[in-house]
Amino acid sequence: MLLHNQDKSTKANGYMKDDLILENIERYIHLEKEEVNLLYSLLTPRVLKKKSFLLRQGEVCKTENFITKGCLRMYSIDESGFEHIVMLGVEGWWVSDLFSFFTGAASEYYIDALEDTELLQISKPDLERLYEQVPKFERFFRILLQNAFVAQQRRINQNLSFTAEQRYLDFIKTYPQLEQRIPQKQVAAYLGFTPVFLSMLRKKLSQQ
Amino acid sequence: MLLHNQDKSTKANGYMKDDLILENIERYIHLEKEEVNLLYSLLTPRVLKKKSFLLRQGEVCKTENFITKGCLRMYSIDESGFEHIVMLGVEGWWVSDLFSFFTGAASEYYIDALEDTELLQISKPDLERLYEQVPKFERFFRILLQNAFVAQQRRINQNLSFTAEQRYLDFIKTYPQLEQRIPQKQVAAYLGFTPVFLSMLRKKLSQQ
DNA sequence: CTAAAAAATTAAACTGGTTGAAGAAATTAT
DNA sequence: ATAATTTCTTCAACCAGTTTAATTTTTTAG
Repeated sequence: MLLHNQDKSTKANGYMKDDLILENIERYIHLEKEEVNLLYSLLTPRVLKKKSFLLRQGEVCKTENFITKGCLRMYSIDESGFEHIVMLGVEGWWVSDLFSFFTGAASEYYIDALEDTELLQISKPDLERLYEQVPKFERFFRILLQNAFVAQQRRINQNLSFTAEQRYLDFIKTYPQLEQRIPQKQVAAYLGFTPVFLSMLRKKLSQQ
Repeated sequence: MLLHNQDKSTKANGYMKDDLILENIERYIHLEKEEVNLLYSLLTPRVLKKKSFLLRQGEVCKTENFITKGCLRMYSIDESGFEHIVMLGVEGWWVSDLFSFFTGAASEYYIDALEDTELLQISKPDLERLYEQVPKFERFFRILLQNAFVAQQRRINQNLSFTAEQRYLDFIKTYPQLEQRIPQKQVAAYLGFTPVFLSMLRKKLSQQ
């Protein structure tokens, strides 16, 4: 589901937030001081108010986005106007439409904020500069993609082999904090059934 | 769905098969002669008879597998004994359980051959050796994973927002050759409904 | 603090896709 | 070729999850 393991995202001194991205990167590759400086010089901070859009269908996704605070969803809207969440992310996760980002094609998706959110953004030219100057970052993003790929594969398998009830139970077990933070209708839009059905499910589960 | 774009996979002289992997790699990175030799020295050819297994649930996936001929499926078996296909691959595609491969954990999946199949395999230590000696391969596999990630995301979105009929129509449009090669029940196991329902669907579609 | 909007609940009718069972067709093995 | 096995089709009963709509609860904005 998400692009990265979640993590304690605050610290007594309040500085942690800035270090979150570094902490995540340094799990997989070691960076020298100048490399860190280069990285920071290529990242642009951005604040996104709840309900505002980072990307709309038809636009090109110009950045990869690392969440330092808050929560984003990437979703599509079907023929009947229903929303389906393809990707959810909180602090420590990368969210963007990689297809649009890499090919320059118009996106099929919307990305908006479910909470007031803070991001670090990197553009495609800057990312390519980063790959050239510090090839280790190829490794980092390869590993990130590996993890994301595996997480998606797990979701595909569960969508194929689990009932709605099993998927919901797995969701609250796997992402207990997230279930508290986002509205139920978003959980339903992620799991692939209606909010009405989720409400019935919860009632049934609370009874026995 | 699949790890790579399909491609003309045969050639008059019959030599093409050996070059298929090189052709695919050189779409994204350029290799010197010695680098090609190193690559080939780390790849092990393997032949797999139809219906035989490359991986079983509970085993560790020891190799990444590039298909030079034939067709593989990776699938799970649910509580009720039904098979669900998480991944399909033909010539030119990589198929393996990346989670098990990278973490060394027992796999939840089976991989077997839907046709007599020929592979090129690389083990984890050899892949790491390759990354060390030719860092460009980090780039190649990052790009491969990007494409695979995007393809999976598309599948997730379609599973959420399309009806069974729409998914089937998209499948035969996107993978027309594959629909001819594999039994209908495998198509159903990939799309997420029963063979009986697929049969009904096809009848209905052929009538109007 | 209050009004308005959004989200959640409930219930009943409904439908897309499943189940089980039986026969026909195609594929595989000898 | 022939038998055995696997796959595909057909049909009818069935069920997991949807739909619509009305009511309540929670959240948001001023």
